Amino acid sequence: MTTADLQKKFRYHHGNLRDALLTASLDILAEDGVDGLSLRTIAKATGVSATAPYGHFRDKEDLLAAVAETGFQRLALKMAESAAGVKTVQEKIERLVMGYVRFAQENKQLFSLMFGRELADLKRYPTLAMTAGKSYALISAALSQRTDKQDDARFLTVAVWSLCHGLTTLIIEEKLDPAQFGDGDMDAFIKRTVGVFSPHLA
Amino acid sequence: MTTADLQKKFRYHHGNLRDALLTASLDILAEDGVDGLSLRTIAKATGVSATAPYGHFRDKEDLLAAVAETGFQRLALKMAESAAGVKTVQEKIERLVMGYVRFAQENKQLFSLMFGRELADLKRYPTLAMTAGKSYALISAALSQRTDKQDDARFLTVAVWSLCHGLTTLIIEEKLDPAQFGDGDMDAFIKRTVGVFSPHLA
DNA sequence: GGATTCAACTGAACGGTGCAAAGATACCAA
DNA sequence: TTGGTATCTTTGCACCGTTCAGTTGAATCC
Repeated sequence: MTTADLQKKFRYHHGNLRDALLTASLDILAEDGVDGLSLRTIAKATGVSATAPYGHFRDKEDLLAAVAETGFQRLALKMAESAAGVKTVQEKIERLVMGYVRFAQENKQLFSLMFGRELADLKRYPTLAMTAGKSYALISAALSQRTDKQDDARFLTVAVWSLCHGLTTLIIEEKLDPAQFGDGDMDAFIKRTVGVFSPHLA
Repeated sequence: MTTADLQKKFRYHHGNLRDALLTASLDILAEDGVDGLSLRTIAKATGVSATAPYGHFRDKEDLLAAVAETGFQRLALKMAESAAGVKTVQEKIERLVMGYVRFAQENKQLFSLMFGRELADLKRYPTLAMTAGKSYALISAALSQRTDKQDDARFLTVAVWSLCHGLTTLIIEEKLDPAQFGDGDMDAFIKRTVGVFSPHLA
């Protein structure tokens, strides 16, 4: 029993290599960015030969998709946490966007992988697409809380989502003039920016 | 005269290699995407040895930055053309966003390079950053046309810019539910989405 | 309990990449 | 004509993703 378990722990016959590769990938990603994330590096960090991953993933893109999927799960979680216990639609949207931005800031490299070119064709990864859709659903659900003006809810959702993602991109890539940024209070800045939607969230 | 010019045309001693590399890059980029854009491919397409580019660019990133810069010039041009002769602020913003989206659609790969990870640190390329800023300036200028409520113009600019870029990303990466998309009339769709700003553009 | 089977993993190799260093070449100035 | 110099070529290195023919080791059957 003990020997078998120890073997399972340190040698990867049967079972846990796939997970081990994913957690190693997340570590390397946070450390060295997407560029440092090579199959060889991942394999070495996991203590396994360079081609071992091919037993569990069709190719590198497939592995990256799995990594990105855990990223999308965490993103949706962060957003939900950030907006928990909030009543008004206005505030809910604010909090969701804050969660989005904060996740991106705390997981820059992962975020960059999730929305980068390496996973361009989401159609190849249906589960990934579904998981990614959860964040969108949070915003959509919050907006559907408004009962009136249901006809343009679609456009409003697209607008909020676009602004949310675009703003996040601007922030984490530091493409925002510090002058525009206000006085460093990120939450206030986001709140103020999201505030442009207030006429629609009454 | 003729011989010298012909030599200049087919052999790249003195002068035009740099430009030839850039135009070749744009061709390959449009054809095979960013992934197909290797120094060796570019060099071969230009009829030159694999390491010849290093005489004109510090490294690959440097070359890509130059390519991206022409992209940003064209983007700003497209936006300006799209908004030419328009009077109201509302309509001007609509047209600028339309130009932005259409440029991205017509130059998917180039757009992807311009905002991709390969040119992450814009600080390394001051001229690139400046050129990239022109598009932003167009939006900013259009908004400053409103005389009242000047104090929150900053936030409005950030919001419009965020939405513009985010919406474009959603569209060209096809992350938009066709249902949300309306009936295929892209301009109408954009107009309607940008319409969320109308309370601020009176 | 010993042979067999089969998935999991290894090792070597292939074509491709960006890039550094050293050699060749063509133009320009003296 | 003769250097000198910027321009381009050759060679080579380390790394990459991926394929394929082995090797290993744990479970299954006799």
